[in-house]
Amino acid sequence: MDPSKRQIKENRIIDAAIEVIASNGFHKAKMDNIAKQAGITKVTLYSYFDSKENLYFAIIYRAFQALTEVFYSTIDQNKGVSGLEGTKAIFESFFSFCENNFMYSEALLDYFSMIRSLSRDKAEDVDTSMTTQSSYFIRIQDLQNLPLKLTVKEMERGIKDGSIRSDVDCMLHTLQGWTMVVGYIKLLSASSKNESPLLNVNLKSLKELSLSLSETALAKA
Amino acid sequence: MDPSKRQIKENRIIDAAIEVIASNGFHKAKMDNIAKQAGITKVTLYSYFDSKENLYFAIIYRAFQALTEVFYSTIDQNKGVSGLEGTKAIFESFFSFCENNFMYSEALLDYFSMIRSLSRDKAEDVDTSMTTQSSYFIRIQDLQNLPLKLTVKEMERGIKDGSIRSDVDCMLHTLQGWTMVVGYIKLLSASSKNESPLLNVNLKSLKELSLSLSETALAKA
Amino acid sequence: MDPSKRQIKENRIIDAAIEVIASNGFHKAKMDNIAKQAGITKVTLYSYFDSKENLYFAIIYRAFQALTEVFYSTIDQNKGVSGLEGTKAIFESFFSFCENNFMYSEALLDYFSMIRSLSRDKAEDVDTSMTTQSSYFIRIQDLQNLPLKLTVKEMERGIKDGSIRSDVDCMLHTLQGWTMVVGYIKLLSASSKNESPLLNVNLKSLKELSLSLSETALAKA
Amino acid sequence: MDPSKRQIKENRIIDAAIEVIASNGFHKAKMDNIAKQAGITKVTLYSYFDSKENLYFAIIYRAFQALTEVFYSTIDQNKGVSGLEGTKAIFESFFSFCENNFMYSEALLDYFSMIRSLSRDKAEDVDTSMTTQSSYFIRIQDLQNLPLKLTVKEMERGIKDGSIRSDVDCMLHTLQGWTMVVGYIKLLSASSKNESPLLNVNLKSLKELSLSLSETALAKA
DNA sequence: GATGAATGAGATTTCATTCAT
DNA sequence: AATGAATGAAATCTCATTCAT
Repeated sequence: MDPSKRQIKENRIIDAAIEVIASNGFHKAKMDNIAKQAGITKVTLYSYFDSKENLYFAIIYRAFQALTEVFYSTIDQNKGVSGLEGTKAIFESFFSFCENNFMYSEALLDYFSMIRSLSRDKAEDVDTSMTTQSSYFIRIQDLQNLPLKLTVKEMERGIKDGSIRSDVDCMLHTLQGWTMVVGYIKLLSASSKNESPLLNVNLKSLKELSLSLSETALAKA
Repeated sequence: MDPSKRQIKENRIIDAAIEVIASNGFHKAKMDNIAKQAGITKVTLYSYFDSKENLYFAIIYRAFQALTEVFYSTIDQNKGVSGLEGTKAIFESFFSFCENNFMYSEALLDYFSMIRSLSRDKAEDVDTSMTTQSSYFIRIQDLQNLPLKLTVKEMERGIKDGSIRSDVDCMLHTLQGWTMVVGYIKLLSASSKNESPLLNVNLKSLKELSLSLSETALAKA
Repeated sequence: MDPSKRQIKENRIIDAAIEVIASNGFHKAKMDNIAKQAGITKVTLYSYFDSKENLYFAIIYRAFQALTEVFYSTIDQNKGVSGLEGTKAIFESFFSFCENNFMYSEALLDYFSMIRSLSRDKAEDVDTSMTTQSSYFIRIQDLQNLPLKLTVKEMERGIKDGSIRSDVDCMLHTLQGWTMVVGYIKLLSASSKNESPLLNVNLKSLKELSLSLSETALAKA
Repeated sequence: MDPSKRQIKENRIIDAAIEVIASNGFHKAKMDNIAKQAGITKVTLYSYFDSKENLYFAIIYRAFQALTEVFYSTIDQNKGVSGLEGTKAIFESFFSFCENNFMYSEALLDYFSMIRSLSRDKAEDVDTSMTTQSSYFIRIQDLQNLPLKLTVKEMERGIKDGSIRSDVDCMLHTLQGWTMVVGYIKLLSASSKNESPLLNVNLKSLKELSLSLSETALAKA
């Protein structure tokens, strides 16, 4: 098939999968339903994605893509301001991204769990080729560090323009920011529909606290 | 059966489950393997745990117990020092706990995914009673907020003894600390067996950075 | 399970399979229907028989068993008469067996086709272990020549008692008889429900002609 | 397309199908492989043959054609000798034909299975028109009895010229001869790659025995 | 007429969970 | 309470056949 057509259809399938998975979660989503939602047969579905797992990798890839785009656009919109402001803007975008694309942020988290199981398989010499051959899995490999790198670059710009302390280890601080976002998603996901009593803390304040901690850490004294 | 004997066996099963789940994660673990590892049959396994999920709840409960104990003991060992120091010590313990009990920290995270899935089911009118009536699930409910509360209390002590700024929202800062730990676990799990190039950051420095951010946020100017 | 109980159930499944296959033929029979007919699930069916093919081997085995029993009983009933008469009786029984157990005779024919495909697989170094490991397949190997041997023995008795010519090559004549029966089944199967015009020959006369040819070949001049 | 070109291509496809089917039998042959072997796509294959079955009918038709030709040529070469000799020659040719064209003889046998299956379908009110309207199926109808008729005619010549007993039922004896050949093919196919111990009988002697039985039955005392 | 993609039916597998003894 | 067998739901695969272009 014309590669671009195939791509279009593949995307339609991923759209369908996202809809189904978004409402039921990955484990409860049925391939049958995804196929139905995409208006195709299960067999066709399998001709596009070797397995449910690989289909999920495609979604995860989209999540990384979307996140990356958000990062790029944030950077673009903050060319005029200081690197510190730009860095803060990136983290703010990241937080918003997670809030507005809950399914994607969940996918991002699941990704970490999945590579964790994968690696164990590898350790036990089980055949993981099926999974690791997934083109999307490979593409994720290429993409996963890009958001981090973009953040690092923005921080470095901040160092240059004097808005960020020169002794800041950009990679380290980027990762630290990332842990805060990741932890935030987790809390978000757990609390979004949960009546857990203690979590009556306004998540917005939590986000702001995290952002201000970052700023404090980066900004000149 | 003699209740205490049952308890012993139950614990043995949980031990077995931990071993099996530790190597491939919850979803890839098979009840068959767990039973085998425990030296019993699957049906016996089911006579102890209604479902795979409930078995995992037992593990999660253990994780919460272990974490709580660590918190208590940390608090105990830091009676003499300031509340700020005590708080820092708690977070340090938390980080160490995760590093040393990776499976437990994973279980803690999975717990959040599970209650999220539960709430989804509830929204869809699926019968969740089986799960929510699970004795371990109930026990977790009672325990889940304790570590948070203990941290809050320690922070409050810090406010009283003047080591922590009086305008600190203890619950908020506790949660913020928690997000950093949670994000840290995620990175930990993802990086442990992943050859991702950027993650050549020493995880120890990451932990220390997080701790120092917390301290800065709490300590008097 | 108690081996005998398993055997009983296995036999019930084979009974069900025979019913389904008898009315639709092997290729059109669905595993689903066989399972339903046996009052079990498909999975259970598969726990008894690795594949549809192996299930068919079980039926073929039964066919060989039934045929062997018929041969034994025929021999038993013809102890008093000459070897020639006994031999004729065996062939007569064979013919009747095919007429009365059409499904079995078809299975016998299919067996030859199946081992033919099997052997090609082997030649091409494809993994045939699945098929050849079938316990029924192995059992058939042990049984398949017994009817031939019994016929040979009866012929030899005929040579000894003087009713059969002493220069007869028993194995050869047995096989020759077998070819006539096999050919007869084929015609039977093709004609039974077919309105083929030329086959207005009475199949009974055909059988008698074959028998008389055999007798002529064996009997003393 | 130019009809003759179509015919050529059709034949090429049949050649390819024969190669593929020869190695594993009809049921294990894949349309995919046949298409590949013919150097065309599956859809093109289907534009030539409505179904796998119909493709096989084309092969079967070829088998009947080839067999018929052999019969004609045998008859032609035996004009000068007696009808009995001619009849024997026909059966001899038939045996040789099977040995030399194993795939064809198998196809001939399969044909009987197929028409049996068809008649079953008809009984169950399944629509069989697709098959029965297949041009090759129709052509086979016209041809299938010709070899038998030729044999009958040759026998009748034998009766006239006095070489065959006048009380011989030619149709019946022809069919009887046919059963022997059919049985022979079956044994041939089963033994060719089978390590069955008893089948150490020289198949050539078997053929000769069958022929001599026929001769005895036909020849004047 | 030819092509790649899709379909539908059925075989087979996996696994959590339940049943019968 | 313990066991082997069975269930049901879903994943996955295979292949003849059909569709859209």
